[in-house]
Order: sequence, then structure tokens, then C-alpha cells
Amino acid sequence: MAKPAKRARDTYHVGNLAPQLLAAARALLEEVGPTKLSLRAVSERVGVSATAAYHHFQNRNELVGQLAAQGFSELAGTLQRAYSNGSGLDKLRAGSLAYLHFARSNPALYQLMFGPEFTDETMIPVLQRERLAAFGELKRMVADTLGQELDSAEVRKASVAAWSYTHGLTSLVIHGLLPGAAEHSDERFVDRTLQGFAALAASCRPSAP
Amino acid sequence: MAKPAKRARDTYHVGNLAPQLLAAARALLEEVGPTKLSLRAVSERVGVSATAAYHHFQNRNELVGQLAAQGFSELAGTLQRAYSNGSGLDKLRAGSLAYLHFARSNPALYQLMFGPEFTDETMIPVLQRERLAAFGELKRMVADTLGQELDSAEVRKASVAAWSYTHGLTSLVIHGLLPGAAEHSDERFVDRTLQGFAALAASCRPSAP
DNA sequence: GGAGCAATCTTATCAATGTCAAGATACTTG
DNA sequence: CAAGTATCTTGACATTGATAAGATTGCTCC
Repeated sequence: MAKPAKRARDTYHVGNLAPQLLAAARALLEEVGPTKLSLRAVSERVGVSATAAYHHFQNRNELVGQLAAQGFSELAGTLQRAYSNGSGLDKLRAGSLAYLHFARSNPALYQLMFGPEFTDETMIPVLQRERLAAFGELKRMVADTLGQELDSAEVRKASVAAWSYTHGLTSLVIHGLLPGAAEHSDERFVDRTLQGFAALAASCRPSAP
Repeated sequence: MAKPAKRARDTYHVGNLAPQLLAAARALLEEVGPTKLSLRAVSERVGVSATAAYHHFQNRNELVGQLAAQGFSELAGTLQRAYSNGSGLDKLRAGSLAYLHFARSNPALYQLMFGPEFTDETMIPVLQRERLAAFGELKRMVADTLGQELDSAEVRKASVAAWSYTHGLTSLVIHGLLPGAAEHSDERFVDRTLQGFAALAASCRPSAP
């Protein structure tokens, strides 16, 4: 009704179910949490039978896997935007901020992306691809900051370091392990953590260079 | 039979079921993964009926919560040991190593400890306590390294920083997001990440102090 | 030491969920 | 328009978490 269905393919039976299921699942995911997302609830929200999803996804795992892949894709986009819009040398800080902001805006999705649902057996190709793409985006940022080749050992190590601390901080915030996780701003978390690193680094090389 | 039951309380009916259930759950957890741990399987392994556990735990959540609490307790102990045995200034490196080693020795338990199962509603007191205790251990290490008061702002920030990068690195390794996660040693991961931080820090203050 | 009691355990059962098989429906294509 | 295929529904089954009610065991107290 709202949109004129130009192609015949677009109005098929009930319509293109797969995107609708993904959208409903995405919404439900944030409502009920990553552990309580049921296929039946998703189907019911869209208005189809409980087993309709099996004609578009192999099983529940593929649906949530595509959801996670979608998350990694959005995360990569967010990082890229922060990277290009960032000014000065602290593009990495902007990256961390974007990362944390994405996770706090989509906590359940973030938990799904890094959750225990996907092991080697339950991994699906698209998820692996988007994961790599997101990490590639991070590596690009780091390579640019360091002024080195994208696949140099330096960049690889520094990228893992950057990803580690950002993901760790984000994970702690999301899971509520840090006091006052609810009220504090993204900036506060990132900046205080960076200050913490500075303090640790300073104590390693006591005072002079 | 094996052990002479000194107190009468110790041989009660089938015996002290709660610890047995926890032990079986702990073993099963690592066998089937954190998402597939069922109460029934645990009960069956111990040799009791499916609902026997409900006389010792409110529900499944309390059982896995106590498992997670146990994990935090062991983690705290591991950290403390690494901290006291560590030599020189790199006690923090020893702490990171111990953290990563614990997680890789108990991957499913680690995923459970930081997994999405425990939200504000499903939180249980003992888990919260052990969590805080483990973080307290980390803070002690950092305070000692920095030579500052335990609850100074500096120590708090530095502790979050240290926890963030260690937890982030560990999480990435455990979830298989880093290439070659299976074969490489704990030392390699930690040291390369620390080198990565050094490279990042160096690029922020280009050359001179 | 035995009666009573409370803790513990079992059986039966239910609701929710993931999944499969078979049939019904709608769109497409020759 | 007919045949065929993609899509969707109904019905059913196994697994799991959970509850209710009954059975059993060990403790307690006279």
C-alpha cells in the first residue's frame, strides 16, 4: 500500500519474508535480550507461522548469525565514519568512541556478535566475512595512524592491541561490570581508560625517556 | 565408601548433592559449551532425577550463576598467585598471562562468566561478590605497581584500563577472532599485544618526550 | 528406640521452543 | 491456462525448564 510494488518479485505471497524476519528479530533482540530470542516470537511478530522461517534460513542459528553479521557490517560503517570524520591525531579515540557508542546503542546485538552462540561448527560464512571486514576497517585506522603498511607486523600487533582494549572496555560496560555504567557518557569511559593506560605506561618507564 | 563419613550431615540420603551437581555441571560445561548446558544432563550425570536440583538451587540460573561465581573465585586466586610469584616490575604482564591462561584452560566457564546469561534481574549475590573480589585483586596489583592508594582515582582508572585490555584480548582469543588462536602460546599473545600498545603510544608522542 | 517431622528425592505433568514432514496456497512460466 | 515451483501452514515430536504432589530417608525429641 505504502510503497508501489514495482517488481513482481517484491510482492510475493506475504512479501519478502527474510528481511522482515530479520527486522523483527533485530527489534525483538533488543527487547528480550540475546538469550531469549525465539524463532516463534519472531514469526509471530511478522504474522507468519512458526515454521515459515525455515524456507529462508536453515535454522535459528542462521537467522541470528545473519543478525550478527549485520551488526558487524554496521560496526564497520560506524568505524569508517568516525575514522574519516575524525580530526587530528586522535582518530583512534574517535574509533573507540564509535565502537563503544555502537555497543551501547545495540547492547543485545553486541552481546550476540561476541557471544558464545557461534562456535566453529555453528559459524556461517557471511558472519565470518563481516567480522573480517570490520577488523579490516580497524586495521586501516591503525595503519593510517602509524603511517605503515596495512599488513605489516607492526600494524597487525597494534590493531590487536587497539581492538583488545576497546572491545574489553566495551564488554565490561555492556555487561555492567563497571560501577556507574548506566549514567556515565561514552567519552568519560574512553578518556578515563586512556588516562589509565597513560598511568600504567608511565609507571613502566619511571620518569625519564 | 571411599571416604569415611565423619559427620552425619555429610551422608544424607544420596549425599551432599549440591557440590556434586556443581562438579558435574562444571565438567559438562566444558564438554558441551556454555549454551548447551542442561539441568537434565547434569542431573543424569550425577544419577538423580531431573528435578532433584530444584531442592538445592532455585532454578537453572542459580546453578550456572554459582558456577560462574566459582570461576571468578578461581580467577582471583590465579591472579593473586601470579601477583605474588611475579618478579620485577612486570607483575602486570604476569597478571595478564594468568588471566589469559585461566580463560584458555576453562573456555566455556570463561564465556559463562562474561556471557549474556546474567543481567540485572538474573544476578545472584554470590556472583556479584566474587566478581567484585576478582576485580579487587586486580586493583591490588595495579595499586602496588603504581605505588598508590588502593582506592585512588588513578588506581581505579588504571585498573579499568588493565582489565579492559586483558579481558578484551582474552575474549578475542577465546572466541577465535584472532588468526591462529589455537596454536599460539599465551606469552605470544600477551607480549605481542603489549608491543602493539607500545607502538600506538609511540605514535601518539611522535619521538621526543 | 520409635513416632513424628522435615528435608530430600521421584514421578507425572505442563508450557515453551527448535525442528521436521506433509499438505495447502500463491506466484511464475511455458 | 496448465504445470510446476517457491512459499507458507498445519500437525507433530523431542528437548528443556519448571511446578505439583506423592514417596522416601534421615533427624529429633520424647
